[in-house]
Amino acid sequence: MTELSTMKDGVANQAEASDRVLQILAEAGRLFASKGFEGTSMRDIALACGISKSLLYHHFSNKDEIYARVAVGSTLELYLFVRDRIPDGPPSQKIRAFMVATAEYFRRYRWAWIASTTAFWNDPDRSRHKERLTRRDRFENFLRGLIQEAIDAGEIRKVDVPMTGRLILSSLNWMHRWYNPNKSATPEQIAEVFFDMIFNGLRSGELVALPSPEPPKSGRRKSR
Amino acid sequence: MTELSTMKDGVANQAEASDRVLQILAEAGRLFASKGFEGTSMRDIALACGISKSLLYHHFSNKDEIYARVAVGSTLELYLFVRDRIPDGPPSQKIRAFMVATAEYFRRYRWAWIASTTAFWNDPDRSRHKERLTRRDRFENFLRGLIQEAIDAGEIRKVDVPMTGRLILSSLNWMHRWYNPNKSATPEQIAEVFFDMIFNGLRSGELVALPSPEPPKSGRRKSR
DNA sequence: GTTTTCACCGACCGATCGGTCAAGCCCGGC
DNA sequence: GCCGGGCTTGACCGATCGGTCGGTGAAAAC
Repeated sequence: MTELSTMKDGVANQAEASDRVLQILAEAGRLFASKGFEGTSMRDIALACGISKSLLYHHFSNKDEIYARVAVGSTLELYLFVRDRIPDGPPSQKIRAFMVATAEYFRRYRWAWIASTTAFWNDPDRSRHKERLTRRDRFENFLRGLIQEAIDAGEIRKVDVPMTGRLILSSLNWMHRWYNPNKSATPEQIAEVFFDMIFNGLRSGELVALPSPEPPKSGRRKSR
Repeated sequence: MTELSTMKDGVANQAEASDRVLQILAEAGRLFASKGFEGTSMRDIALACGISKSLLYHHFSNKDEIYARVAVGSTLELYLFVRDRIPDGPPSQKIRAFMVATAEYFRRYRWAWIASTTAFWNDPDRSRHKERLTRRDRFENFLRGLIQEAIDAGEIRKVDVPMTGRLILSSLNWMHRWYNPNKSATPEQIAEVFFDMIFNGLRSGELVALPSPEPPKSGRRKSR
């Protein structure tokens, strides 16, 4: 099993890569993340690395390959990374561990993560990302499995499983838009807070047993 | 007060604009949303509109202005749009209305919304978006005010207000990444579901504290 | 009837894009 | 000595970028 062996400078899973290649991947990831795929030129990457543009083509066949290495490196092992951090125990705690582990992955490979998640959606040629999509589905299905498990165990109420998964992933995936590594808490701590809010709810303690998924008063709707 | 008067083809707040300008804004918004700002050329926009590239420069001074009109149109009135849909009543219901109204705005101006939220983050020159940032802050502060109100009213527990706001906005802002207008429920319905999950929590209903006459269900009891 | 205005277009500009190529540079093995 | 091969380079390519220009034709204004 792949052991997530070589992780350096935030570039994951680039086992047999030379230092120069790792440098290129790190700089390219940072640039893709901040300026987007189309907004980043090969000259930008070369300049950031302090090398000539030609050298990029010595190590990579084209721009797409650089992006692919960056993106694949960031999502390749996310599923394995998270799965290996799910402890035995109550399903709700597995969900909590899922969120914390995902946040940890985000913290470690932040630039590559952002690059792959942002560039992907602006790319009209989605077929290029098929492998990435497959992994993403596996990751999301894994979470849905945990949620179903928690429902079956009676730990959480009978909510819509895909929607619950989307809510949880939203809280994690949107982090890169506001997370400031200098100011905020760690991503892991943030994930803990979000888990608490989603699992226990915001409502103050007096809760009655309420199996109905509907909000209390559906009335009042100001039309204008 | 601005009345959100002219909204056509999903292009908001373009009052005195001609049909052609509205067409350009609509097509540009759609293209920016799907291919990003850098990935969309002026030729692309002209082709999508069935006009010459020169005509774009007759109606707009440059590419940035087209983007600005698209982005400003989508966020200009978000705050007012949502504020006007907050009913009187319990603060928790105000938060619910906030989420539903934001979702409605997303549904109406989907392309412009996506274009402005995605292109913005890939733009190294953030100063261009200062006005947009100001509005975004006002919008977020408005939500935080509602949350604080709900805490003061005892409706929700003493959570971290900024973090709670981020969780709520995450659930709404991430929607454009997975929402499929042909398959899923309406954004408003999704917002209702998310509100229910966040407000009531996922945990199956057990009494916590409070002098409730009901006998606690035997068995499983989780602290926290 | 003439002039002004305005939506609109094709041709074109310099700059930059992704990508190529032939030729060094450097260094260990002979 | 000098020879090969991996790392590195600058000059260069065709295509496309955002943007400009002079002009056209028809309606509005005079």
